[in-house]
Amino acid sequence: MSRGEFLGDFEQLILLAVLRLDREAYGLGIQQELSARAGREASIGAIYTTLDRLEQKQLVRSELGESTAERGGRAKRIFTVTPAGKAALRQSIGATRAMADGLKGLGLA
Amino acid sequence: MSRGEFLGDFEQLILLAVLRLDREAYGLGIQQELSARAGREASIGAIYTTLDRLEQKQLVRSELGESTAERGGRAKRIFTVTPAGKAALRQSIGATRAMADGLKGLGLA
DNA sequence: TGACATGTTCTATTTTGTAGAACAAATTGG
DNA sequence: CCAATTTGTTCTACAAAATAGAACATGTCA
Repeated sequence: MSRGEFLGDFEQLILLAVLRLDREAYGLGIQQELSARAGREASIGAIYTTLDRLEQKQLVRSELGESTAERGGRAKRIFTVTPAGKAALRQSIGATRAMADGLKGLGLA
Repeated sequence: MSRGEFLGDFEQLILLAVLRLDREAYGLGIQQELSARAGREASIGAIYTTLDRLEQKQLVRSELGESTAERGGRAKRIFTVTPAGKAALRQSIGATRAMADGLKGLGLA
Protein backbone atom coordinates (compact mmCIF):
# COMPACT_ATOMS: atom_id res chain seq x y z
CA MET A 1 0.00 0.00 0.00
CA SER A 2 3.06 2.11 0.19
CA ARG A 3 4.24 4.01 -2.84
CA GLY A 4 7.61 2.32 -2.69
CA GLU A 5 10.46 4.57 -3.66
CA PHE A 6 8.38 7.45 -4.92
CA LEU A 7 8.15 10.73 -3.09
CA GLY A 8 5.25 13.10 -2.62
CA ASP A 9 5.52 16.41 -4.40
CA PHE A 10 6.22 18.40 -1.26
CA GLU A 11 8.80 15.91 -0.13
CA GLN A 12 10.58 16.44 -3.41
CA LEU A 13 10.62 20.19 -2.98
CA ILE A 14 11.88 19.94 0.57
CA LEU A 15 14.70 17.60 -0.39
CA LEU A 16 15.70 19.91 -3.21
CA ALA A 17 15.68 22.89 -0.89
CA VAL A 18 17.89 21.07 1.59
CA LEU A 19 20.34 20.17 -1.16
CA ARG A 20 20.34 23.72 -2.40
CA LEU A 21 21.02 25.22 1.00
CA ASP A 22 23.91 22.83 1.46
CA ARG A 23 24.92 22.69 5.14
CA GLU A 24 22.78 25.66 6.00
CA ALA A 25 19.41 24.00 5.62
CA TYR A 26 17.07 24.55 8.54
CA GLY A 27 13.38 25.17 8.96
CA LEU A 28 13.00 28.85 8.31
CA GLY A 29 15.64 28.93 5.59
CA ILE A 30 13.89 26.13 3.75
CA GLN A 31 10.64 28.00 4.02
CA GLN A 32 12.19 31.05 2.42
CA GLU A 33 13.91 29.11 -0.32
CA LEU A 34 10.63 27.44 -1.24
CA SER A 35 8.87 30.74 -1.38
CA ALA A 36 11.55 32.52 -3.35
CA ARG A 37 12.40 29.86 -5.89
CA ALA A 38 9.32 27.71 -6.23
CA GLY A 39 6.66 30.24 -5.36
CA ARG A 40 5.28 27.81 -2.84
CA GLU A 41 4.16 29.34 0.41
CA ALA A 42 4.18 26.71 3.11
CA SER A 43 3.64 27.07 6.82
CA ILE A 44 6.52 26.32 9.08
CA GLY A 45 4.52 23.47 10.57
CA ALA A 46 4.10 21.85 7.20
CA ILE A 47 7.81 22.01 6.59
CA TYR A 48 8.85 20.45 9.87
CA THR A 49 6.28 17.69 9.64
CA THR A 50 7.65 16.76 6.26
CA LEU A 51 11.26 16.96 7.42
CA ASP A 52 10.43 14.68 10.33
CA ARG A 53 8.80 12.19 8.03
CA LEU A 54 11.79 12.27 5.69
CA GLU A 55 14.09 11.69 8.62
CA GLN A 56 12.03 8.69 9.72
CA LYS A 57 12.45 7.30 6.24
CA GLN A 58 16.15 8.09 6.50
CA LEU A 59 16.14 10.33 3.50
CA VAL A 60 17.52 13.22 5.52
CA ARG A 61 19.55 13.47 8.68
CA SER A 62 19.63 16.34 11.15
CA GLU A 63 22.00 17.62 13.74
CA LEU A 64 21.93 20.52 16.08
CA GLY A 65 24.15 23.42 15.06
CA GLU A 66 25.46 26.20 17.24
CA SER A 67 23.67 29.30 18.23
CA THR A 68 24.70 32.43 16.42
CA ALA A 69 25.30 35.78 18.01
CA GLU A 70 22.19 37.34 16.56
CA ARG A 71 19.35 38.55 18.63
CA GLY A 72 17.26 35.46 19.19
CA GLY A 73 19.76 33.38 17.22
CA ARG A 74 19.21 30.08 18.92
CA ALA A 75 20.71 26.81 17.73
CA LYS A 76 19.46 25.57 14.40
CA ARG A 77 18.60 22.03 13.49
CA ILE A 78 20.61 21.54 10.31
CA PHE A 79 19.38 19.03 7.73
CA THR A 80 21.30 17.09 5.13
CA VAL A 81 20.13 14.72 2.43
CA THR A 82 21.32 11.12 2.71
CA PRO A 83 22.43 9.04 -0.26
CA ALA A 84 19.08 7.24 -0.07
CA GLY A 85 17.41 10.63 -0.23
CA LYS A 86 19.28 11.53 -3.36
CA ALA A 87 18.37 8.23 -4.92
CA ALA A 88 14.70 8.69 -4.13
CA LEU A 89 14.83 12.17 -5.58
CA ARG A 90 16.44 10.91 -8.74
CA GLN A 91 13.79 8.28 -9.18
CA SER A 92 10.84 10.57 -8.57
CA ILE A 93 12.12 13.38 -10.72
CA GLY A 94 13.12 10.87 -13.37
CA ALA A 95 9.63 9.39 -13.51
CA THR A 96 8.00 12.77 -14.02
CA ARG A 97 10.59 13.77 -16.52
CA ALA A 98 10.10 10.57 -18.49
CA MET A 99 6.41 11.34 -18.71
CA ALA A 100 6.91 14.99 -19.62
CA ASP A 101 9.67 14.40 -22.10
CA GLY A 102 8.79 15.24 -25.66
CA LEU A 103 5.38 16.58 -24.80
CA LYS A 104 4.58 19.63 -26.81
CA GLY A 105 1.87 22.19 -26.42
CA LEU A 106 2.53 22.60 -22.76
CA GLY A 107 5.24 25.20 -22.98
CA LEU A 108 7.71 23.40 -20.78
CA ALA A 109 10.22 22.49 -23.40
CA MET B 1 -5.55 24.51 3.90
CA SER B 2 -5.66 23.87 0.23
CA ARG B 3 -2.45 23.79 -1.71
CA GLY B 4 -3.73 26.27 -4.24
CA GLU B 5 -2.61 25.58 -7.75
CA PHE B 6 -0.14 22.87 -6.93
CA LEU B 7 -0.70 19.25 -7.81
CA GLY B 8 0.16 16.05 -5.99
CA ASP B 9 2.80 13.88 -7.59
CA PHE B 10 0.39 11.23 -8.77
CA GLU B 11 -1.94 13.85 -10.17
CA GLN B 12 0.94 15.19 -12.19
CA LEU B 13 1.75 11.80 -13.62
CA ILE B 14 -1.86 11.11 -14.50
CA LEU B 15 -2.24 14.43 -16.27
CA LEU B 16 0.94 13.83 -18.21
CA ALA B 17 -0.24 10.38 -19.22
CA VAL B 18 -3.54 11.79 -20.44
CA LEU B 19 -1.73 14.41 -22.50
CA ARG B 20 0.56 11.81 -23.90
CA LEU B 21 -2.22 9.48 -24.94
CA ASP B 22 -3.95 12.36 -26.67
CA ARG B 23 -7.58 11.48 -27.40
CA GLU B 24 -7.04 7.86 -26.50
CA ALA B 25 -6.61 8.29 -22.80
CA TYR B 26 -8.72 5.95 -20.69
CA GLY B 27 -8.24 3.98 -17.49
CA LEU B 28 -6.35 0.93 -18.59
CA GLY B 29 -4.29 2.78 -21.17
CA ILE B 30 -3.17 5.27 -18.58
CA GLN B 31 -2.22 2.43 -16.27
CA GLN B 32 -0.03 0.93 -18.96
CA GLU B 33 1.57 4.22 -19.92
CA LEU B 34 2.47 4.87 -16.30
CA SER B 35 4.00 1.48 -15.94
CA ALA B 36 5.91 1.58 -19.20
CA ARG B 37 7.25 5.12 -19.09
CA ALA B 38 7.44 6.06 -15.45
CA GLY B 39 7.95 2.64 -13.91
CA ARG B 40 5.08 3.36 -11.58
CA GLU B 41 2.74 0.44 -10.98
CA ALA B 42 -0.62 1.72 -9.87
CA SER B 43 -3.83 -0.16 -9.34
CA ILE B 44 -6.71 0.63 -11.62
CA GLY B 45 -8.67 1.85 -8.64
CA ALA B 46 -5.98 4.37 -7.75
CA ILE B 47 -6.04 5.72 -11.27
CA TYR B 48 -9.78 6.20 -11.50
CA THR B 49 -10.01 7.78 -8.08
CA THR B 50 -7.42 10.32 -9.10
CA LEU B 51 -9.08 10.94 -12.46
CA ASP B 52 -12.38 11.54 -10.71
CA ARG B 53 -10.78 14.06 -8.38
CA LEU B 54 -9.11 15.84 -11.25
CA GLU B 55 -12.43 16.04 -13.02
CA GLN B 56 -14.04 17.54 -9.93
CA LYS B 57 -11.36 20.16 -9.94
CA GLN B 58 -12.00 20.65 -13.65
CA LEU B 59 -8.48 19.80 -14.63
CA VAL B 60 -9.67 17.01 -16.90
CA ARG B 61 -12.90 16.31 -18.74
CA SER B 62 -14.28 12.96 -19.77
CA GLU B 63 -16.71 11.71 -22.36
CA LEU B 64 -17.94 8.29 -23.28
CA GLY B 65 -16.48 6.91 -26.48
CA GLU B 66 -17.86 4.16 -28.66
CA SER B 67 -17.43 0.49 -28.14
CA THR B 68 -14.96 -1.22 -30.39
CA ALA B 69 -15.46 -4.53 -32.14
CA GLU B 70 -13.04 -6.36 -29.92
CA ARG B 71 -13.95 -9.10 -27.57
CA GLY B 72 -15.15 -7.33 -24.46
CA GLY B 73 -14.45 -4.00 -26.12
CA ARG B 74 -17.00 -1.92 -24.30
CA ALA B 75 -17.22 1.86 -24.49
CA LYS B 76 -14.28 3.73 -23.02
CA ARG B 77 -14.41 6.82 -20.92
CA ILE B 78 -12.00 9.11 -22.71
CA PHE B 79 -10.18 11.79 -20.75
CA THR B 80 -8.74 15.09 -21.91
CA VAL B 81 -6.80 17.74 -20.05
CA THR B 82 -8.46 21.14 -19.78
CA PRO B 83 -6.58 24.43 -20.15
CA ALA B 84 -6.72 24.78 -16.38
CA GLY B 85 -5.17 21.34 -16.14
CA LYS B 86 -2.31 22.33 -18.38
CA ALA B 87 -1.77 25.48 -16.37
CA ALA B 88 -1.66 23.56 -13.12
CA LEU B 89 0.80 21.12 -14.64
CA ARG B 90 3.02 23.92 -15.86
CA GLN B 91 3.08 25.48 -12.46
CA SER B 92 3.82 22.28 -10.56
CA ILE B 93 6.47 21.07 -12.93
CA GLY B 94 7.91 24.55 -13.10
CA ALA B 95 8.24 24.75 -9.34
CA THR B 96 10.14 21.48 -9.13
CA ARG B 97 12.27 22.43 -12.05
CA ALA B 98 13.13 25.79 -10.51
CA MET B 99 14.30 24.01 -7.41
CA ALA B 100 16.26 21.35 -9.26
CA ASP B 101 17.85 23.70 -11.76
CA GLY B 102 21.56 24.07 -11.41
CA LEU B 103 21.87 21.44 -8.71
CA LYS B 104 24.91 19.30 -9.18
CA GLY B 105 25.88 16.05 -7.61
CA LEU B 106 22.51 14.53 -8.19
CA GLY B 107 23.04 13.23 -11.67
CA LEU B 108 19.95 14.73 -13.17
CA ALA B 109 21.56 17.31 -15.34
C1' DT C 1 14.72 40.27 34.16
C1' DG C 2 11.31 41.19 30.99
C1' DA C 3 10.47 42.28 26.24
C1' DC C 4 11.45 40.65 21.96
C1' DA C 5 13.39 37.78 18.28
C1' DT C 6 14.51 33.33 16.31
C1' DG C 7 13.63 28.66 16.01
C1' DT C 8 11.24 23.98 16.88
C1' DT C 9 7.55 20.91 18.52
C1' DC C 10 2.88 19.45 19.14
C1' DT C 11 -1.87 18.59 17.87
C1' DA C 12 -5.42 18.24 14.72
C1' DT C 13 -7.42 18.04 10.28
C1' DT C 14 -7.93 17.87 5.11
C1' DT C 15 -6.32 16.20 0.86
C1' DT C 16 -4.02 12.65 -1.85
C1' DG C 17 -2.77 8.15 -2.78
C1' DT C 18 -3.80 3.27 -2.65
C1' DA C 19 -6.03 -1.27 -3.55
C1' DG C 20 -9.31 -4.59 -4.79
C1' DA C 21 -13.78 -6.37 -5.09
C1' DA C 22 -18.07 -5.46 -7.22
C1' DC C 23 -20.38 -4.19 -11.08
C1' DA C 24 -21.40 -3.38 -16.21
C1' DA C 25 -21.17 -4.26 -21.00
C1' DA C 26 -19.40 -6.44 -25.02
C1' DT C 27 -17.95 -10.91 -27.86
C1' DT C 28 -17.94 -15.52 -29.02
C1' DG C 29 -18.58 -20.45 -29.07
C1' DG C 30 -21.73 -24.02 -28.65
C1' DC D 1 -29.52 -17.30 -26.99
C1' DC D 2 -26.94 -17.94 -23.07
C1' DA D 3 -22.77 -19.06 -20.38
C1' DA D 4 -18.06 -18.09 -20.28
C1' DT D 5 -14.72 -14.78 -21.06
C1' DT D 6 -12.83 -10.22 -21.78
C1' DT D 7 -12.61 -5.31 -21.35
C1' DG D 8 -13.73 -1.54 -18.80
C1' DT D 9 -15.63 1.41 -14.77
C1' DT D 10 -17.49 2.22 -10.12
C1' DC D 11 -17.67 1.64 -5.21
C1' DT D 12 -15.86 1.22 -0.59
C1' DA D 13 -12.44 1.58 2.73
C1' DC D 14 -8.19 2.85 4.50
C1' DA D 15 -3.19 4.70 4.67
C1' DA D 16 -0.03 8.30 3.80
C1' DA D 17 1.16 12.99 2.80
C1' DA D 18 0.21 17.84 3.20
C1' DT D 19 -1.28 21.59 5.87
C1' DA D 20 -1.80 25.13 9.57
C1' DG D 21 -1.14 27.43 13.74
C1' DA D 22 -0.65 27.65 18.54
C1' DA D 23 2.41 26.29 22.07
C1' DC D 24 6.81 25.91 23.53
C1' DA D 25 11.96 26.70 23.91
C1' DT D 26 16.04 29.43 23.78
C1' DG D 27 18.70 33.17 22.77
C1' DT D 28 19.78 38.77 22.98
C1' DC D 29 19.59 43.09 24.71
C1' DA D 30 18.17 47.11 27.15
